[in-house]
Amino acid sequence: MRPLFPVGPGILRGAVVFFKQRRMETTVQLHHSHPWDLSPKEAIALQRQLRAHLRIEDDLGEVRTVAGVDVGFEQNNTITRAAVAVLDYPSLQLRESAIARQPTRFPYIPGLLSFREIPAVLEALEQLSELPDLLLCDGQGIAHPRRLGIASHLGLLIDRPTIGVGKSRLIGTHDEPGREKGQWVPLSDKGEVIGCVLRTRTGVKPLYISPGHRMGLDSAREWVVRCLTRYRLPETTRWAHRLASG
DNA sequence: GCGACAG
DNA sequence: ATCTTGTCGC
Repeated sequence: MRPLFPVGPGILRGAVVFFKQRRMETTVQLHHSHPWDLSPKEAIALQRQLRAHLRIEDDLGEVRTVAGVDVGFEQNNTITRAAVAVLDYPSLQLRESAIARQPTRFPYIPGLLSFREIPAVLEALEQLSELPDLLLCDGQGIAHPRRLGIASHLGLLIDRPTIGVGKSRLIGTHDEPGREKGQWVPLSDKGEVIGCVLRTRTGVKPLYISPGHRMGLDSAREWVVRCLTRYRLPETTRWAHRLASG
């Protein structure tokens, strides 16, 4: 049944259509016009359905471009600003970027972050000449209560390999990773490993890495390491953050 | 009921 | 996330 989300001219059209279909299947009756105008309850129901389509195994072709996604807010959170930075791999040099602004239409609720940030991210992605081969997202992948963090949700919508790179923990338990760069420990929840806690630079607070979509646990960590240079955050995220701020 | 809680 | 300068430490 693959691909679930055909990406054609108008790069993300398939993804948006899919979302609308899921929403209609998930809810009894709605009178909203915007596809992302969901209630928290509906959002949770949608996550439970989408989760079944996740593939947490490596499914990447040759990686020539790696992107970082960053979202920020302006005007007292009324405006959502998304930035995407596409880097060439393995040079990690900026290749292309895009920024999109939209009125914020969903509150920040732990566990439902994707519903607040993804709409703007999709608009930014549509401005790219082509989708990147791999995307690193701020936040969690499957290290989520329903195993559908923002990285997983986005990966599913655009049918691309994604990795969740969180600066703090949402769920899961773990030991303290070694102090040296590259050291890591597994992140577990309810008896299953859902990611890892990785020291991306000696002596700094570790990052929470988890597969988003089309990506295995070990690969997720390895790809993040490959995108690191001398800072705590991978170059992808640093570029996206830089472009979004100024 | 209480505490935790990505960005 | 955002409000914000200097400052402590490797």
